[in-house]
Amino acid sequence: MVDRILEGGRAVLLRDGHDATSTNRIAAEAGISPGSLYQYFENKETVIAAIVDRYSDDLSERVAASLADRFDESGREMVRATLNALIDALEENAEFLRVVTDDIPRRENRARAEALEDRIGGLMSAYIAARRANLRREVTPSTAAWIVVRAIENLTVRYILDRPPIDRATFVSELEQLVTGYLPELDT
Amino acid sequence: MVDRILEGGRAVLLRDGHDATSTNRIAAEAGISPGSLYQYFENKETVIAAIVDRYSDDLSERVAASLADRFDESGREMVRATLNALIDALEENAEFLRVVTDDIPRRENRARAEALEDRIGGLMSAYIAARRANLRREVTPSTAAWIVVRAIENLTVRYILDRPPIDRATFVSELEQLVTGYLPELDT
Amino acid sequence: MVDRILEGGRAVLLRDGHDATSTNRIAAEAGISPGSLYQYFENKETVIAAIVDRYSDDLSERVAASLADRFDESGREMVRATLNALIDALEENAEFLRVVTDDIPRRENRARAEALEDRIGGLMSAYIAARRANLRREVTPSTAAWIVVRAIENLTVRYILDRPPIDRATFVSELEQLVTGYLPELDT
Amino acid sequence: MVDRILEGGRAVLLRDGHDATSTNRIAAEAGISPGSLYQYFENKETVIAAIVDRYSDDLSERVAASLADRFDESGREMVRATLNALIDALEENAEFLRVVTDDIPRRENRARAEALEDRIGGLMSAYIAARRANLRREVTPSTAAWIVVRAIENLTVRYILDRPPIDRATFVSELEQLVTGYLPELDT
DNA sequence: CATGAATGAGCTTTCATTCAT
DNA sequence: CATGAATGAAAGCTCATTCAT
Repeated sequence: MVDRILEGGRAVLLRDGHDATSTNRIAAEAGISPGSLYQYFENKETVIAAIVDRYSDDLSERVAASLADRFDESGREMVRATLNALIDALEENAEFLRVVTDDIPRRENRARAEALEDRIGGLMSAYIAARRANLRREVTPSTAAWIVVRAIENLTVRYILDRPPIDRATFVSELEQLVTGYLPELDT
Repeated sequence: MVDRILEGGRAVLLRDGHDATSTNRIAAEAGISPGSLYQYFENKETVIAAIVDRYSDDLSERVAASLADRFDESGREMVRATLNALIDALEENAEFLRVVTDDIPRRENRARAEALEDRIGGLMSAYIAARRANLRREVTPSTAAWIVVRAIENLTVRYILDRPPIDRATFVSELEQLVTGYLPELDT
Repeated sequence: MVDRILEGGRAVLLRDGHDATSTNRIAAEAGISPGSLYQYFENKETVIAAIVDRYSDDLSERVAASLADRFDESGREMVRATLNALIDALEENAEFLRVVTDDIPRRENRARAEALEDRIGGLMSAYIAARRANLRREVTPSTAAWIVVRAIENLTVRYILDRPPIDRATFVSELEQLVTGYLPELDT
Repeated sequence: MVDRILEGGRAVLLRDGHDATSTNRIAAEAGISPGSLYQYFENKETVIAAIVDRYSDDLSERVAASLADRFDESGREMVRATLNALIDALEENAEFLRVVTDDIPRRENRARAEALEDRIGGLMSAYIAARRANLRREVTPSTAAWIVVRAIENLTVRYILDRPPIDRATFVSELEQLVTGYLPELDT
C-alpha cells in the first residue's frame, strides 16, 4: 500500500509538477481514497519526502559505492569513475531530477541533500586523508571534501538539466582537471 | 507606491516565507488595499519577480563591476577580489538569499539565475580568452567560464547559508586555489 | 446533497436575484460549505444551469404532453388546452419564471430555450403537417410552427409577468383566434 | 463629453459584451478618466441605460413614424410597411440588438421595452379603434394591440437574431397573414 | 483498515465608486 | 471641471485534512 502511494505520487509529480501535486490526486492515481493516505503518512509533506527519499537513497548508494570502489586509484581515475556513475544515475531519471531540483523548494529537500553530501563528503574526506602525507600545507580533508563534493554535485546537476553546449567527455575531463588542479596531491 | 509594495512584499517574504506570501498579506504589510497592488503589478507573480529582481540586479551589478575592475590582475587576485565582493553582497542580505535560494522553487528564478550567470560568465569568458595564449590546449573559454562561474556561485551560496566550519579566509583562499588549479594559465 | 444545493440555489436566485447569487451564498443557504458544492458541480455555471434545467424540463414535459394529447382535436381545442397547460405551469412558478426570463441574460439560457422551442415546434409542425391537405398554398409546416410556437410562448410569458389588464379567458380566446386566424386549415 | 462616453460605451459593449463592460473600460475607450464619468452619470447602470436609450429611441421613432404614415392604408399594407421598417432598423444594428436582447438582463431594459411597446401599442390601438365599426364582437382595441405589437416585435427580433431558414419575403407575408387572420376587420 | 463526503480558511483577482489634488 | 490613484468588499474556487461509517 505504501508502495502504491509512492508510485502514484511519483507519477503525479512527474506528470503535473510539484504545485499541482495534491493529496487527492496522489490518492486517485494510486487508486485509493484520500483518507487511506493518512493511515500511512502523517501529511502531504511526508509523502513527498518518502518519494524523494527513494530516489535520493538510490543515488547516494550508487555514488558512494562507486567512490568506495576506487579508494586505491589515483584522484583522476577516482573522479572519472565516480563522476560517470553520478552522471549515469542522474540521467536515468533526469525528469525526476528536474522536479526535485527545480520544482520543489530546496528547503523541503535540505535534510536529504545534506545527508547525501555528508555521506559522500565523509568518503571523500577519508580518501583525501589517506593521501594526507603529501597534502598541501594547511587545508583539512573535511574542508577540501566539502568544496569538492558540492562543486561536483552542483555542476553535474546543472550540466544535466541546463544542457550547456559541452559534450560529456569534455565535461568529465574538465571536472577531473578541476579536482586534480585543486588537490594535486591526490594524483599519486 | 511601487516601493511600498516591494518593501512590504520583501518583509512578508522574509517573515512568513514564500508559501505564506499572499497578495493580501503583502498589501496589508504595505499598508495599502489589495486592489491597489494590481494598479502597479499584473499579478502576484510579477510582484515577487520585481522583489527578487531588485536583489538580483544589485548582486549582478556588484559582482560584474568587481570582476570588470580586475581585468588586468592575475587570476588569483581577480578571484579573491570578486569572491570577496560576492560574499559581502550575499552576507548583507543573507536572510533574503535564503528565501530566494531555498524557499522559492528554482523554476521561478531560473531566468533570473541564468541571466546572472550569463552576465558574469561572459565577463569571465573574456577574462580567460584574454589569457588564451597560454591556455591549456583543448578547453574553450566559454566552457571554462561555465564551470568556474557556477562552481563559485554555488559554493559561495552554500557557504553562507549552510555555515560549514570553515573560516572565511580559508574559504576564499581555497576557492582561489580551485580556480587557479583548474586554470593555471590565468595566474600570469 | 445535490438536491440541497439545487434547493438552496433556487432560494437564493429567488430571494437575491441572479447577480447576487454567489457560490458562497448558495452554500450558506444549503447549509453546506463552499467546498462541498464543487464535489457535485464543476463550477457556478453548472449549478445554475441545473437549477434552471429542472424548471425547464418540467415545463417542456407538461406542454409537450398536453400538445401530444390533443393531436386529434381541432386547432381551436388544441390551442386552448395547450395554452392552459402552459399558463398553469408558468403561473405555478411565476417568480422563478421572472428570474429566468428577466434576470438571467438570455444568452445563458439560449440553448435551453431553443431546445424547448424545438421540441414543441416539432410537435406543432407535425400537427400542422397532419392537416396539410387543406393547408394554405405556400407555407411549410415548419415555418408556420416556428411562428406559432414563438408567438404563443412569448405572449404568454409577457402576459404572466407584465400582468396586462386582460382577463385570462379573454387572453386564451384571443390566442385561439390568433392561431386559427393564421392557420384556418387547422380548424377541421 | 456625454457623447464621447456614450460612443465609448457602445464600442465596449459591442466589442467585449455586457459582462466585460466595466466603467474603467468605458472611460479608457472614451479617452477620459473614470472619475469624469461620474460627473455626467450617476452610476454604471445609467450609462448603459443612456446608451441603450439612444438605440431604442431611434428604433421607436422609425417604427412609430412608419406606422403613423400608414394610418389610412389597409391592415395588410400597414403591417407590411411597418414590419419592413422594423426589420430594416433592427438589421442595421443587428450586433447591438444582440447585445441588448441577449446579453443584458431584460430587467435592466424593462422600462425601455415597455415604453416602446406602449408607444407603438397606442398607435396600433388607435389604428384598430378607427376600424372599430366592423371590429369583431368583444375584443377591445387595446387588448388586440397588446397582442399584435408584442407578437410582431418578438418574432422579428428572434427572426433577425436566430436566423431561421425562412426568407424575408416569406417572413413578412406570414406576419401579414398572422395579423390580418387575427383581425380580419383591419383589411378594409 | 479503508472509505470518501465534507470541510472551511484562505487564495488571487476584479471593479464600481470616491475624493484629494 | 477633470483627474486617476486608491479603495475594499466580494467573487469563484482549491485542497490538506478529518471522521462517521
